Amino acid sequence: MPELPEVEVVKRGLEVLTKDRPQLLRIELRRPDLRDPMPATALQSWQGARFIQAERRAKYLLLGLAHDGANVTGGLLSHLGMSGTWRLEQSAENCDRIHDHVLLHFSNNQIMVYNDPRRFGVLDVWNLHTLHSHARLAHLGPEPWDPEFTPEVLFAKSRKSRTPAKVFLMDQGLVVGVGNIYASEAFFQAKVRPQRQAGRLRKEDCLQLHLAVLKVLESAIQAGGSSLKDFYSFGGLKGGFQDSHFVYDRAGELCRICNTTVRQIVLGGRSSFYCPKCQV
DNA sequence: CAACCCACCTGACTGC
DNA sequence: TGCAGTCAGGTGGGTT
Repeated sequence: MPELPEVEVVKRGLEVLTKDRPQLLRIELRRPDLRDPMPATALQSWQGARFIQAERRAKYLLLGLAHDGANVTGGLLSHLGMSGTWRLEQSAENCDRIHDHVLLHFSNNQIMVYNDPRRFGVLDVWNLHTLHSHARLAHLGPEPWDPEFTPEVLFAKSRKSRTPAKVFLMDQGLVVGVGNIYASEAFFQAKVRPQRQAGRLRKEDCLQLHLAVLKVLESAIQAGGSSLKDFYSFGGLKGGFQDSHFVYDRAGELCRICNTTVRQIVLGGRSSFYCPKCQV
C-alpha cells in the first residue's frame, strides 16, 4: 500500500478533478465488499452531489461532497489497503480490468475506478459532524507534521515500551502514515537500528527519528511516491521514490553510503532492513 | 494492556 | 510445465 506519501499523491491528483466540481452521477459497486461490506445505501445517498474537495487523513482519502450549494457536509472515505488504486478513465470501455470493483461516474464524463486485487481496501462514508469519532479514524494519532508530534512526545511515549523501535513508530496511534517502507528508510536516515528497544532510545535518537520521518515522507511525496508491485499515482504517473530507497528491499546489496551489506530481519512480523555499520 | 499471532485475499516469484 | 511454498505497501480482532 500505499503509505502516506502515495495517498498524498493520489489526493493531489484528485484535487485537479474537483476544479470544475463535477456531479457524482452514479456509484457502481460491482461487489458487495472489500475488506468489509460496503455500506451501499449510505454510499448511494451521495449520488447527485458535487465533488468539491479532496482531503487526506492518515492513509485515508476523504472525498468532500456537497448536495446543495458549496458547503461540504461529508462524502466518501477510501483506504487503499495493500494493493488498491484509483485511476481516472474517460470511457466505460476501459473500466473492465480484472479487480475493477467500484466506479464513480461523474457528470464531466470522467470515471474514477477503484481497483484492488487483494481487496484489503475500505470504502465508507463520512460526514462533517461525526468525522472526529468515525470508527475508522477515531484511534489515529497526529499527522507527522502536526505540532502534537514532536521528538519530546516520541521520547516520552516510548519510555515504557519494550517493543522494537520500528514497530513502535509504525503504531498509527502514535503518529499516522509511517508504513513499512518509510519506517525502514527513516531508521536508516536517523542512523538508528530498527530492532532497538523503543524504551531505550535516547533523546538524541528521538530527535533524529522525528526529523527523519518528516524528511523521508516529504521527499517521497516530492518524488511522486514509491512504485513497487502495483502502485501508480492517480494521473497514471509512476512514482520515483523506489529508486532512492537506501535500505528497503535491498537485503544483500551494498549500503549506498558505506558499502556494507544491507541486512534483513523480521520485526513485528514485517520485513525490516538496515545497514549494520551506518545504524547503531 | 502491551505484545504477539493471525486472518483477510490475490498475484508474483522461487525452488524442486 | 507445473505445483507447493513464501512473500507483499495495512489493519483489526483475538489471545496471552
